[in-house]
This record gives sequence, structure tokens and C-alpha cells, in this order.
Amino acid sequence: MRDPEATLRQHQLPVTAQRLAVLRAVSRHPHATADAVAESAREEIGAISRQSVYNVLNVLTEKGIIRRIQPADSPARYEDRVGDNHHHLVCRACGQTEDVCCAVGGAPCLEAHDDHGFKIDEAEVIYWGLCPACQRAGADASPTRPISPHHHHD
Amino acid sequence: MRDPEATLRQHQLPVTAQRLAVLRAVSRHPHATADAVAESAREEIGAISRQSVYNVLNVLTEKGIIRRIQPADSPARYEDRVGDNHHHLVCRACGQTEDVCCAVGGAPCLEAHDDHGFKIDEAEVIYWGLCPACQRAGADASPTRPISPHHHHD
DNA sequence: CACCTGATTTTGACAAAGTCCAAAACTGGA
DNA sequence: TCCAGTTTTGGACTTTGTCAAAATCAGGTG
Repeated sequence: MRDPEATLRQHQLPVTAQRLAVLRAVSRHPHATADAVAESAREEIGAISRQSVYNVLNVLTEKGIIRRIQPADSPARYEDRVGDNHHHLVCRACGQTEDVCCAVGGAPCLEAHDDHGFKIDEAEVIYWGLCPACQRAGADASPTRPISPHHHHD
Repeated sequence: MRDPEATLRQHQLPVTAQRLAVLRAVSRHPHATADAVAESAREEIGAISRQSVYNVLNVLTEKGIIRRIQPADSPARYEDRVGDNHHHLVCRACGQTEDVCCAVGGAPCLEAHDDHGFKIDEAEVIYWGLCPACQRAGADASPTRPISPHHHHD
């Protein structure tokens, strides 16, 4: 993100320490959860309430300054990169999330065979799989189902 | 679903009234939430605990007898139709969910541009939009943001 | 530069969706 | 029929997020 402060002003949002800290946290840690954003923001400004983190994330999302993604079995995650309708690749075991270029063009990037009369505005794609670290962890571990989540930075 | 009882036996699951009721409920109401499944099951057998509904939905999902889908801002939904990797069309306002044929073939039906070293096993697609009823409701109502959810059967 | 006024932040209660656990009831084979 | 192992149940608990009221702050005005 070029200039968080200017971004806020452009959207008629009063500039506060909390908003700057949250915006920068999302910028620094793409796909972070609200909790992780809060932690990161606290490192920067010392303290911020949980509610404020949600307030800020919500208003930034509404204004289109950040984007919220909500994969199954994961709390919401937030990212800086907006306006290019890219997709995501998510690790089933640890939740690690990566960006994937949109296969086609702008949203909706896919056509539904039958739209059932709906007015479709977006085709969301999530690729599910195992990240490199969890593939290794799964290979080492017993071959039974639950693969122990492996922690990453971000 | 042809024969719920046989299906359970085929998967080495002891046949209980609760399992049959839940399985039939999912069959009758595709895309129902756990809560809706519980209600429907209670109509059939009188009573079933919340925990049992979750227990049953979880085993059936693990065994691949039913499929769980978890769109953003919605509790998990369950469906009968498995093994054909179809996708979904979800109404942003009321949550109504429809099946959409997979654009391509079997899973993963799309190739990611860059797999980041992940072992991808599925490409999940959700088409977001407004169902016919909510389009009308939105047109009638004031043009401001939140479109009042409109209730459907199923 | 001090002062309003409405927006933002905080605190704490609350809600929805699920899971964990131990006790009671039941299924299916002997 | 009886037994052992599975299921079901009820209740507490967790996680993620929202609501509401009071306190504080940002930014324009005089």
C-alpha cells in the first residue's frame, strides 16, 4: 500500500492511529486473520481493542480498500490486493493461503452453465490442497487422516 | 438417495433412527443447514439432540456419503449429491443455494496458473449473486445497501 | 488556538455455530 | 439373551464476531 493516510482521506475516513495501524498490518501480512491483524497492530501502536479492529476491517472492506476472504474452516482473512479479482489457494491442513491469478479476466470470470435466474456478480474460486510443508509433514507422519497443522509465518 | 439404510450398512455404520432421519433430511432438503436438518429430522422421529445431528453429519461427510459446503456468512450446508464435483450459486441476500454443473470435468476442474508447490485436489467455485426474489425485493425497496433477506422454502 | 459536534474507540455483554466430555442408552454379534 | 463397543444425550465450553452505551478523539469553526 502506497500511502495509508492518503488512502483513508481519499475515502473520507478520518485518520486515526487505529485505522493506520490496521491498514498497515493488513498490508504487511496478506491473508492475516482479524486476530493476527490485532496482534500486528498492537506491536505498532501498543494497544487497540478487539472491537476497533473489527470496526476498521469492516469499514475498509465496505469501502473496497481491502478485501475479505472466508474459506471454509477458517476465520475471515484480509488482504490489501483489491480490484484484480484474483483467486486463492488454501492448504487444507494449516490454512496457508496464496494468491492465484484469475484464469480469465475481470469478475465474473466464469460463466455458470445455468444461472437459475440469478444476477451473478462474481465467481469465487478456491483451490484446495496441501502446502509443501504439510505434504512433508503428512509423508513423515502416520498415513492416517488428520494431518497435524504445521505453522507458518503469515 | 435410493436406500439410506443400505447406504449406512455399506459404509459399516450401525443403523440408528437418528442416522436414518438425518440422512433422509439431507436428501429431502438439499443445501439445508445443520439446524434445518435437525428440525426436519425431529419431524420424522420426534426428537434428536443437537450433538447427534452434528455427529451424524460429520461421519456421513467423512465417509463421503454427503457433502458439506461452507459459503461465507452462512452456516455449513449439506447435500446429498456427491461424486460429480458440481459447484454452487449462492444468493448474497437470502442465502438460497443452487447447483451448477461443473464447467469442466472431474476435480480439480480448473488449473491454477501457479500452484506454489501445493498438491491441489479440488477447485471450488461459488457464483455469487442475487436470486430472482431478492432482485425484486431490492428493486422495490429503497436503493440503499442492505437488501432485506427474503425467505424461501429450502 | 480553543471549542464544538459528530464520528470513532472502548468496554463488556451477547449471539451463532460448533466442539468436548462423561454418563446413559442402544446396536449387532455371540 | 447378554455383552462389548458404539451412539446418543445434555451441558459446559470455545471461537468468531456483533450490539450498545459511555468515553474519547478528529477536524472544521470562530
